Amino acid sequence: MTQRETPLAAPAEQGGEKKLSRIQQRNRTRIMEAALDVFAAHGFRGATLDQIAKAAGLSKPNLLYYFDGKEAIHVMLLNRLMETWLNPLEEMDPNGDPLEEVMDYIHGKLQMSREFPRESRLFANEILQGAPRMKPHLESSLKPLVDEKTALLRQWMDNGKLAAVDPRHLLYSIWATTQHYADFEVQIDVLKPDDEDPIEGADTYLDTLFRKLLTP
Amino acid sequence: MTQRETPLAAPAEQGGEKKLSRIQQRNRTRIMEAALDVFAAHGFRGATLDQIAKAAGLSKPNLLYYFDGKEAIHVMLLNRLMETWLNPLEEMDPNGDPLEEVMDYIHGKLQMSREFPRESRLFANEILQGAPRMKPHLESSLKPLVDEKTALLRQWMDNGKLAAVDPRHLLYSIWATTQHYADFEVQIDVLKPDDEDPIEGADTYLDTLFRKLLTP
DNA sequence: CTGAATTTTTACCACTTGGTAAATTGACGA
DNA sequence: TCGTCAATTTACCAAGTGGTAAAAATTCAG
Repeated sequence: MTQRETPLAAPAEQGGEKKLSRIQQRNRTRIMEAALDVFAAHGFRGATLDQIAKAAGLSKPNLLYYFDGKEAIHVMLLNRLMETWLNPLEEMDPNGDPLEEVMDYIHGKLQMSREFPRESRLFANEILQGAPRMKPHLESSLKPLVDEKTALLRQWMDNGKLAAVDPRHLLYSIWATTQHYADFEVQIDVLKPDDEDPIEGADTYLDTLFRKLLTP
Repeated sequence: MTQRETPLAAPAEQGGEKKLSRIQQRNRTRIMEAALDVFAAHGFRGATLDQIAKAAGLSKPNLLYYFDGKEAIHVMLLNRLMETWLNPLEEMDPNGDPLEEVMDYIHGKLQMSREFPRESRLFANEILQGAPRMKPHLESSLKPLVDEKTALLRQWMDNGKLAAVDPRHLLYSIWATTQHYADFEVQIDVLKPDDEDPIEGADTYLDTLFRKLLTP
């Protein structure tokens, strides 16, 4: 089961520390991979350093040679994640066709649920627990971006390019419906009658849902 | 399966229940309340018996006098939750007006996010971690109900009472959008510009969203 | 009131967990 | 080849965890 390469693969570029040996590169990457697996599956407190170390093929003290502690690993994963997560929304282009821009965003978001379910669950876990390690990041990164894009959406609506709805709730519903396929995967697997990929059907369903909503 | 625990705070629908002293009633209820708080906020592994005991105003050994262990408390909470959770869907009436039945379901679901956010988060936590203690329950309770109601929805669609969409994905999107307001509450609080209740706006937004989708 | 049953507390314990100190091995350029 | 620094292992701990035994306190029927 080869896991897809994630954007988390590259190690941190902490100011100044650029010189990383090949061993450092390799092991840090392996640790981040393993930690993503374990944190996504069990949450922060549910994950143990032993699990992560084992999954990374290292001893626990060896793991702690590379990172300052459990929390440091988690924080680094979350920071990495935010870039990837915000990217599709950032790319919503004020000069593009409004409806198609939103639909592209939706399909992109859904695609991320399929490609990066662990990242989605990592995020969901963190938010569910009250975002103890990410709230500042949300305020500083997510909020400004959302404010900007809701303004853009409202403008499109004012110009009659999109049906008028609350832009904030529109975003919520896009996030909710797309991430649901990653975060509640177990439930969906229980309920699905056939063996086909649920996200396949989701793609056409969500297209209909939001197109009907937003077509002026 | 050795013991059959008594449901406590929840109305005892099962027959053959033993009489519980007033002290038992009171303390079991308090424990369940406290446990719901703690499990919803921290997940199963993140919660500790000490936290629960403290929140319930009891000592840890005293708490364990009433329940067989941490897992037993968690399982009981989940079982009680399932009834509440499935109830609105069960009430979707084959003899009612199709569109209004679905819309009632949506509004009811949203109302539950507002009234029982802890229950929603308890459920979300369990599913996110792979539903280790609830998968059987999902198969035995949720799946049959969903199969029944998707059949009903499909029938309504075939009769032209509802626009034709995938009924399963319709349910997913209803769950996702409504529960989102409880499960991602922290995020929504960060993003909301004013002090008004986000669920207020959600109510009209979701009404528009699903009405546009389903109106034939 | 009184004695038995119920409830609560006190004092533990075995195990897990995140983390550390120091000794040991490995890599690699001069 | 050697010396040095990077990488890894070994042997630990202190705190926290779920859980238990048994004594102490409380409740309550008769």
